[in-house]
Amino acid sequence: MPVTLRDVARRAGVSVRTVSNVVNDFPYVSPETRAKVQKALDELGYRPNLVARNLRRGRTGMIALVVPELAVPYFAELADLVMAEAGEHGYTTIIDQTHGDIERERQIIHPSTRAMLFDGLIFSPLGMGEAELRQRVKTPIVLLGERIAGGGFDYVAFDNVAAARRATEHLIALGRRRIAAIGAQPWDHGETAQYRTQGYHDALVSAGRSVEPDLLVRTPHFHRADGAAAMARLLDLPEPPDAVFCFNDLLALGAIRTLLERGYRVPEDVAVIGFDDIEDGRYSTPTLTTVSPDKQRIAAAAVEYLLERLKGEDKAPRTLMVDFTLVVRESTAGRSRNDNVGTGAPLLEPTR
Amino acid sequence: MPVTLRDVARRAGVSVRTVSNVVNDFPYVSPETRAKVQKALDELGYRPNLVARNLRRGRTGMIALVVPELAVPYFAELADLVMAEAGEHGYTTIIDQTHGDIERERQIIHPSTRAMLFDGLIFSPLGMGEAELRQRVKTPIVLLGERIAGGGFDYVAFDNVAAARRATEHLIALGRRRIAAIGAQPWDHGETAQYRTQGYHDALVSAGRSVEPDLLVRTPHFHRADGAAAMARLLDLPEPPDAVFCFNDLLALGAIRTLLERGYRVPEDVAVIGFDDIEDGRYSTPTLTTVSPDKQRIAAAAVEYLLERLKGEDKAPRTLMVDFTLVVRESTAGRSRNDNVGTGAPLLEPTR
DNA sequence: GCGTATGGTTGCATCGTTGCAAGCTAGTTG
DNA sequence: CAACTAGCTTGCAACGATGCAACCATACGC
Repeated sequence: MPVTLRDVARRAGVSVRTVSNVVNDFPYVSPETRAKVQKALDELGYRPNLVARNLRRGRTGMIALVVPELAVPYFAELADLVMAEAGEHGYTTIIDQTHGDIERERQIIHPSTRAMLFDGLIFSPLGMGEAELRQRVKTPIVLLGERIAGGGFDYVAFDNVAAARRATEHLIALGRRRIAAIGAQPWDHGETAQYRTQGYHDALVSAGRSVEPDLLVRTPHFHRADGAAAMARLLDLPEPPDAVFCFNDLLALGAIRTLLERGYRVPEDVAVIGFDDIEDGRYSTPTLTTVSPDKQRIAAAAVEYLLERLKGEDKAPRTLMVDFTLVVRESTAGRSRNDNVGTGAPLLEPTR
Repeated sequence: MPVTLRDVARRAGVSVRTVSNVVNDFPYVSPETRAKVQKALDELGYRPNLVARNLRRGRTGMIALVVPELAVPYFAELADLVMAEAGEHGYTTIIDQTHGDIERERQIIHPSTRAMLFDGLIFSPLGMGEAELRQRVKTPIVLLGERIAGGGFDYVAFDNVAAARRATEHLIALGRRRIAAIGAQPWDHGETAQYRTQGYHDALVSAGRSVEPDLLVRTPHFHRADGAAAMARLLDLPEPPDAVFCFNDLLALGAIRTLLERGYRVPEDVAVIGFDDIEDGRYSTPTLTTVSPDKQRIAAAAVEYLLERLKGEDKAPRTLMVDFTLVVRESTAGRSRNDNVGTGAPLLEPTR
């Protein structure tokens, strides 16, 4: 049923090879032949069979983007950007979700099933260590947004410790005394939480503050529900915090919900800062102060690095540290200082 | 470099075909041979080349899910569900975004490029009419969440008119006098907005209300920014509304932002209802009353219908109308009536 | 006029897999 | 004991495209 090169060749009265030459813009084809073949192509409505082409060429033209969860806005926004970027270079992106499950991560990485379907991998790892990754993965790979120091792979990341530190310092600068953090996690849930915890810790220590274990709350995930629950626990302390650094925006939005629900004012009673700069935070009430990584740059660099590897360039592994920005909004600065709410425009915009 | 059937065959001392038989669990293979081959398979770490297999079998094992925008939570959540469902049946899902651009829709549908890569299509059309679709698309296709009446394709939808009507009636039942609607769109932006407009209209007329053109606001997209801007326009009217039906949750969240920013209370001064039941609305302040379609069912049915078509079953086109629910939360009911905030649990749960 | 460069076209093999149908062996049946 | 069956294994062709290298003209230089 589908039209093949052979069909076109027969119709145009030339060889299969010549039709292929026309389709692929091979230079040495006479104008007449080209016209004749083109006519046949159009009349029959020929479309190349990409599967066959891929088999012959030994590549698939597809890359995989592996993220924890698409329903988390940060990753949806990132996926959007990566797909656009890859598309510009003629690549199709397949998205895979791990749902934070290490077993699922292993499964996706494992070249057993569809892993053979793509030429390369952009991976936002949660649980899997670098050593294991190196051992298992055979296709080129770029790691996203996690590590501080690079290893055997290309990394596109930002300095999580510095960013977390910057966020905490912002709360200190506001004069807050009891600064909590929400989102700590055990090591096997990924390194992101570790680094953010460390940045939080560093900032407090540098400011000569004590670090209270009670004020550092672990959460199973980074969802709104986790933030809400964690905040409830903090408020039940004998001495609740007056500021909270949440390890992502969803946690922060959940925390704010709990605060408002219990009659606390944000930021007057408790200031809240998030991480990721998702769109929600620009329209929530109060709008959300947050650390904003340069997502566009992350996506572009990740695709660029990967495609270079796919071309076979054998450079040493690179690490790109992307910029981040502190975007101050109502959840720490309050209404009074903010006239352009809802626009997402930052009021103060320091840091790097 | 990769291990092929031939490599395994050589090592096991059998024919290529026999190895293939083992890999595919062909019944007539002697236990000894099977063991011998399996050993070679394991030792060499054979992984089937899916591209070659697909070429031979004449299918790709991939389906495409075409949505307007992944960064819109509703579609991210839906994509999540569709991918999971398709995965269960051994299919890989490729997500494509149209960004509301009809040209882009055409391009994706067009079998020129990667359209040949997948066996079928789940399509949430915005601008493209059914006639055009029928003409262009050759692979099996299931349409999502749009039309009220089916045509030549399988549809999985819910009754947009009825749902919009139900939402509007809720506002009427609350005793609101001036009920606005945000999200109307010209026809070429898709039919969803038309049907929701109609439901809104029907409800007002049935209640003996007049329909004021000023209270129906058009928006270019369905984003938070559009909702915020539209709400601002409504508030600038000589007689602002006391209730707003937004055609999706993002619009509603944007509208609420504007209301609160201007000092209105929600729902006391203005009640707001949305559409889609995205997670944001469960944690916003106030939490968002919304029409909740059964997304899980939509995803499951869409995949099921598509796979049946792929199996070659030649049934008449079907239309499945999925249930929807009105989830009443604070943005219309207020705090007083709501004790289980943040849980997403509906207070009142009528309708179908 | 002969060797050679150049442009234009082609046949053949191949990518890794599976469909088809035949071949082989051993066991069953009349 | 011949004929057949069932179980097991295999070679060949094909899916639809492209890499390779040969091939045929024509035109050019000497």
